[in-house]
Amino acid sequence: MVNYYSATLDAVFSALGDPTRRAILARLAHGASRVTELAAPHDMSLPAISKHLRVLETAGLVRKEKDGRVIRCSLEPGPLKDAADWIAHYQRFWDGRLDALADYIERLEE
Amino acid sequence: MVNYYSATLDAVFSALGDPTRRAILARLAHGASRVTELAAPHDMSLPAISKHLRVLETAGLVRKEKDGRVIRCSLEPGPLKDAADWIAHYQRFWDGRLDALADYIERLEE
DNA sequence: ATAATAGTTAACCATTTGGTTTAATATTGG
DNA sequence: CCAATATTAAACCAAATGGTTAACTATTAT
Repeated sequence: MVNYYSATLDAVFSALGDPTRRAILARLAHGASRVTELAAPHDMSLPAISKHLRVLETAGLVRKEKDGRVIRCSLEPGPLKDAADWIAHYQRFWDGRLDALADYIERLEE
Repeated sequence: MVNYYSATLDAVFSALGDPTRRAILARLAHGASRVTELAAPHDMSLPAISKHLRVLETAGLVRKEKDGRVIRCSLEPGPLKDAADWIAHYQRFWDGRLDALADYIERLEE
């Protein structure tokens, strides 16, 4: 059995599969933010947001820093790059560079 | 509540969150393949693979064409591009182009 | 000291997910 | 016609997911 397993990609792509979590990341792209602020736009309880944040944190997409009773959340882009890199392997399928596709296939055969 | 919802991104990222499905896509990048062929490398029953294929198909990542009793599956790259485009919004966070970040923030303020 | 604020934890629930096995449906070959 | 092949469908199961409310912890303010 071929092993394409990557716990990182599992966690990152799964985390991105939820609209609330993508919205949180979009919000964090504007700058770090506390939990309550992140929760505000969502029609959802605070514990629910807390859970989403843990999912993002586990995936390495968000870092939390405790400052007094406030927790400051910030975007951690590394895993997003991993995801982008994975997808980039397929870019040749949509960007019309069929020469690159040919190169790729050729290299595979060797 | 801000609406960042995208059913497409939900489906695509969720689909990519499973290693078996990523492996299937990687296999399809080498060319179209029938279901049994796709199942072969995996230590998993055929119905399980069939389900994974439906997930991929629902996400628009795989197309199935029935040819006799064989079903030919092929890679459908469109949704991958959607996913890549979404992630690309965050590229400025890891590629060191902080000028682009400044531009982006500025445009947001307007 | 007490109350308010920020956030998490715990317990619970319904639904989804990812797998199984067994049965069914087409299609092809002898 | 009958058997084999390719695949899906159905029924089932355990675990994970995404949400809730209520209770708890820690910190700040009065």
